[in-house]
Amino acid sequence: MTSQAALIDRWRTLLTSYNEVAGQLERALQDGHGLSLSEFETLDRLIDADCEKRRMQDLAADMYLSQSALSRAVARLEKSGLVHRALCEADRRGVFVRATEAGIRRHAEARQTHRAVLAQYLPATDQVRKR
Amino acid sequence: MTSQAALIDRWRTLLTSYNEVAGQLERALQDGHGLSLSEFETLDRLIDADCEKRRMQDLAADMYLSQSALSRAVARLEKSGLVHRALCEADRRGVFVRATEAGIRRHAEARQTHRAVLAQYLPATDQVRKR
DNA sequence: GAAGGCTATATGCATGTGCATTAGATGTCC
DNA sequence: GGACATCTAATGCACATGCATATAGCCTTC
Repeated sequence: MTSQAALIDRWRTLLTSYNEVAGQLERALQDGHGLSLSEFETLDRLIDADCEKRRMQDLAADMYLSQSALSRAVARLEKSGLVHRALCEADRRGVFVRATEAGIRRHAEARQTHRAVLAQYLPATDQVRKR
Repeated sequence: MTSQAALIDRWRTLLTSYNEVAGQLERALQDGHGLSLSEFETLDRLIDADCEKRRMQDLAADMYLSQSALSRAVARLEKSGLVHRALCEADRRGVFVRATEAGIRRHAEARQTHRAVLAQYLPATDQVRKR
């Protein structure tokens, strides 16, 4: 039974930490760079990979968003000129997504904010562990 | 710089874990008991405290929801007959929230599902730590 | 090579969220 | 005691999300 209580405790910690940090990130990225958290994280995944362009599929694979949410996040990024979508010639169902110059710049700026917020609000692992 | 990388790593782990677990909880609670995650967590906070009734304020204090989101969650719970709202006589700006019999029963049932899902999907602290 | 099944992305729709504001109650200062 | 700041909760609004479905391309089987 104690393990049950510990489980719940871990869950509440996760819930609280996540909402706190995500909320702060959301506000800071929006105010400072006009990016939602999902948009930033999408850009981040896109740029992390060496390859300049990735298919929606690949992007979705290491993201937390549903397929539809990702589709719309990319649509918003494209509308803002931060990303470019191109048909994949080999398989025309696929879509390649690539960060534009503007996207790369915006990401570089936003990354500073992202890190600063994490440094301030992301609880250390120790804290998480000990509660 | 390594600490920077570790920070990001922790964040991504948090992001992924949260979305995985929250998603599973949401579906399981909705399918099995007609409760959203927020509704369950609200009920849970309400019943955890020994006192049968709590003010919105107090509830809000240890929850992750915004004031407006909590207000609406309680409204939905009331509409479902799981909770009852009553004016606070001492300070008529305040509102007392109390779980009804039905609410207590529903919570007891849902709690089983909640725990089961956590046991299955909530990564152990060790895993979180080691990545 | 036509049919049917599968895969990759986009979109209609219902819903939950946060922010800003509103409505109502309390308290304070003169 | 009247004006004004403060506090509590509810609500209008814009928007991101997930689910189900639509659309379009590919692939296998006959």
